[in-house]
Amino acid sequence: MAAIVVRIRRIPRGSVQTYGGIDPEAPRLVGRVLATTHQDLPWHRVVRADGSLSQGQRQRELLIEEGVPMRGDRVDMKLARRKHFSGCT
DNA sequence: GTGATGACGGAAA
DNA sequence: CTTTCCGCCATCA
Repeated sequence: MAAIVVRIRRIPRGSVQTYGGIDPEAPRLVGRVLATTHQDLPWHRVVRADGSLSQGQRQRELLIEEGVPMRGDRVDMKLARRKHFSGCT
C-alpha cells in the first residue's frame, strides 16, 4: 500500500490521475488510502476514471487552481493526464 | 469463519 | 448521453 501513497505523491501539479490509473488492481484501496492516510497527499489530483470528481466542489476548485483542464463538472482526462496541454480552462 | 461496505471500473442495456 | 450490475481488495461488525 505504501506504493499507492508514493504514486499519489508523484502526480505532477496541474495534472490528475485516476484511482485505476494508480492501482488498476485495487482502485478501492486507493480510495481507502486517501480516506485513512493523514499525510499531506495531493488527494484532489485523484479523480474517477471518467473524469468525474469524488469530493465535490471542494476538489473542483483546487484542480482549477492548479490549471487542470476541466470540461463542465468533470476533468478533461485527455488533457489532464499529461503535464503540458494546449488548452486553458 | 461469513457478510457488508467503500474517495472505483468496465460492460451492457 | 444515463442507469444497472458484477468484480475488485482490505477493513469492520
